[in-house]
Amino acid sequence: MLRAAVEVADAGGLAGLTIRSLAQELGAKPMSVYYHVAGKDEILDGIIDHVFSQIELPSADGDWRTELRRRAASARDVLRRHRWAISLMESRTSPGPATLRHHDAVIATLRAAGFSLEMTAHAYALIDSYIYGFALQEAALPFEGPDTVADVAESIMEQFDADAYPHLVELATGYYFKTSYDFGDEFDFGLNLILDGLSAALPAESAEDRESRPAPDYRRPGTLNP
Amino acid sequence: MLRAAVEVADAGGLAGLTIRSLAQELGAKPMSVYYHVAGKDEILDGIIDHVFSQIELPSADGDWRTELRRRAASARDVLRRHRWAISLMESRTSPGPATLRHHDAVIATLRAAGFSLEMTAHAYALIDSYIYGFALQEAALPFEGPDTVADVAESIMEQFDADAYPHLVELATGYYFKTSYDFGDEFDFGLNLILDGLSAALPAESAEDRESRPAPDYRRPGTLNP
DNA sequence: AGCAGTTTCGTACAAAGTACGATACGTTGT
DNA sequence: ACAACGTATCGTACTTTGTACGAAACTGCT
Repeated sequence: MLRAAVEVADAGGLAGLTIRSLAQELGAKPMSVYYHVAGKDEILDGIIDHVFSQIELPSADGDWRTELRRRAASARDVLRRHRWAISLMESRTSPGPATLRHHDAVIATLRAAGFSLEMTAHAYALIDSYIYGFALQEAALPFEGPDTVADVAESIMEQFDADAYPHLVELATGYYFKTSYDFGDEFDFGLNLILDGLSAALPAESAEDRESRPAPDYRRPGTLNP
Repeated sequence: MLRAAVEVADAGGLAGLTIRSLAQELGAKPMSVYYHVAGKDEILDGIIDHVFSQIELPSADGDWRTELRRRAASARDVLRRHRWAISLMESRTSPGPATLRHHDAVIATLRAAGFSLEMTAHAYALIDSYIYGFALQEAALPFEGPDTVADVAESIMEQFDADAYPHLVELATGYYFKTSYDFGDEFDFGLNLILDGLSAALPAESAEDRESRPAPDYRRPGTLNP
């Protein structure tokens, strides 16, 4: 049921998910849907929780940076496969069991890493803001792969006076169009910066731990996908 | 025209913004609207750009951290006043002039700060992901002020087995419910961490500049709103 | 067979976007 | 003054949406 709803949404976007289209996907008539759910809102709540259930949970046992990186990558991946989920998150306010379970696992990982309650709240807000915001921007990109970046930008620039946005043009022509730029590659940079910053907030990291990890040198180019 | 559309959306959400409600706000009949715009999509594109125009632009002249902080605070403020704008950003893919102008100003500030083209792209993706993601989470909060946090959490917990989410409960009871927790206060913490991390990526920051700014100590509590 | 609970569906209505064409209004040339 | 024309408004009506209401079909059990 929810699976079918997710499939319809994946195929035709949120606007394509109607009671009628869902019924057709299920091989039934529209009003039959209403025996199983109270209304469309319940469907929306359901598919959001279904999406959350697809995100890999971090383990509190492993290295916290590795675990949080893994769940961040998984979350981004899931949100990329279900773009419509991002805008739904804003309007749905009653979290489902999978959503709560997910939150619990992340908090557990942060606590096991040694963060205080206060710092856990800070870290969680920061990390999830980044993940969701990145997914939001990725979903807003008018292109799919790294192939048509230039085309889209060109069509945009044609409509306006390119001279009015010199720095935007410089960045586009001087970097985005060079080689095969993929916005998705930006994800790791920001996530690493955030995790490094959070490491500094750990109260009791031993000296050996700190030394075993070389200081990040963001000045060195080409370190996005080592 | 766009102003009226924004007002209607502010009052009744995106769902409340219909051609008919907009016409009523304007003191006209529904079909009169169609003389001025091609369709509802054009209205949506228009109000998104209108929202962007309300965000304060950073100046390339001032201190880049101060400027970016100011524009981040302004962006968050604007997105808080117009919650519906966040989900619109995902679907609208043709940026308006105010949007492009905004992007240009931010890029200019980063470039003036000394960031390379590559690092500017990284920094911009990171900062905006954080801002949008934070706004998205803020919009998803089921409460308005810091007063009803406990109430909402309680009603959620009642529906499920509280024992199933021990860490979530610990964080809620041990921190969120203590004092008057305000999620909005988390914003500064993350933004500062990000800006500090980006500072480390500046290639040519002079020694004096670095020394004039004390090293951040995230371990010290209560430094969110100095 | 008969009955109760479960599941499906046919009909119908309200609200949404908007196509189409008619109407009214302001300006201009004569 | 008056006709003509571009600008702006609106009335009607069609389509698509969610869903209320009640009838119909099906299922399992005695």
